[in-house]
Amino acid sequence: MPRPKTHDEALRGRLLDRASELLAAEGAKALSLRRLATDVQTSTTAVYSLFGSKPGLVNALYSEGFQRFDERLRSVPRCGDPVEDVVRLGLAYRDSALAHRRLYSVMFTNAVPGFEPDDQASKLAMNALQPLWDVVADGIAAGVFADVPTEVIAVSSWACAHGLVSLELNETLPREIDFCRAYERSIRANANGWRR
Amino acid sequence: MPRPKTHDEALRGRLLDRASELLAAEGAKALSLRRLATDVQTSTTAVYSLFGSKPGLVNALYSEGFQRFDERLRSVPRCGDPVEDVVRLGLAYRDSALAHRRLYSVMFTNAVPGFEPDDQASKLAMNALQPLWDVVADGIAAGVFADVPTEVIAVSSWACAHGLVSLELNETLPREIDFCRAYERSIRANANGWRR
DNA sequence: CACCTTATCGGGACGCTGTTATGAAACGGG
DNA sequence: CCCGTTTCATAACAGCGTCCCGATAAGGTG
Repeated sequence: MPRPKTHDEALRGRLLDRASELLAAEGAKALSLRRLATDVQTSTTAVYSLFGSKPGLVNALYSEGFQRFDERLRSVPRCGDPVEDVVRLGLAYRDSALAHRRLYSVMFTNAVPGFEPDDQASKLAMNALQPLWDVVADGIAAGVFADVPTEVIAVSSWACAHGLVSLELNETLPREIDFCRAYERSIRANANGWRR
Repeated sequence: MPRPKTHDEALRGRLLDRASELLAAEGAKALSLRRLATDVQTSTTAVYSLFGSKPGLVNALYSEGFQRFDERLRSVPRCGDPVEDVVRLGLAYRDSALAHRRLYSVMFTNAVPGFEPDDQASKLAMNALQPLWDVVADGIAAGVFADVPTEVIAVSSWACAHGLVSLELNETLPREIDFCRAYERSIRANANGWRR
């Protein structure tokens, strides 16, 4: 029989953990297979038997990221006022993004050149935003928001949040701004703009 | 005296043109100095004598991109209604981004890993959005928009536009959406949300 | 006209990357 | 004890950005 497997689920976990650390600490450029393998005391082959390729590894990180995102957004309690609920989700969205900023840039801004999420990962991504879709749909049904397709308002809120976070992380914005306050105001204004 | 210069302004132009083409046609990954040099029938050294490094080259592309952006936004006629003016700028923003989508992803989503714009390029970037700042400032002065610092509303509009464009280019969004219409509605809702 | 000086440029070397072929290693069964 | 099979690590390959160095080519000089 063969030699014992070492490219197992445990190694998979250690690889993902270390990859996360590398990404968080030094960015996408520092995430190389050789370095990763050395740090976890294995060979680059491990990544290929466990993830298929580097994009495959990144795909796993991507999925992990959206699962955390999912949990975070799902844990936001609803207060009943659709506009305020959208704001709360938006704040949670920003918290989560800032807590894992490098991962966020992998998830939303193509920080790893060759990577495209596979279908399953994309589905995870859309599912993570379900709470927003729900709040918006309820807001429309309750007559608070304008009577347009749910996705129009949901995407608008999402884009507003994503745009702000993205600009903040990119450090493209004027430095004197109080991001947190401006962010909340902005999300609220955007949601208010959709009132019936 | 030395041999005649061939790493001159003309070559600089050809390099930038070809780099743009490569970027537009095949994305950031296809933009390699070796290929670029071969295509323009020179050596990689040319990039170093003309731009200093690959990030230097990208910096030039970045600046070019924002100059086009600048012209495009500055050419938008104002109609006097601040909300509609913001919408018009937003539509021009999207047009410009979609027309040069790969370049946009270099400008806003770190598509080239090692690249950071230098101070001059960053200044160009901020200047390009001056028309938005002006419209918003006038809208506040006219009492149409809420009495908050100009940058709060301007950044909010910008982020909304950027977020939508970014999600659209990333193909993260549900496919059934009519982007153009949803985009305009969204920008308008966001601007309306800032009414006094 | 030949030579030398000097700025300039292209080829190649270096160390890195992702990927893959190959050979060594480690085990149970005959 | 050896073999067969499976599994993994090493090393090779092609490509990357960067940089050094030798070849180049023109003008001033003897």
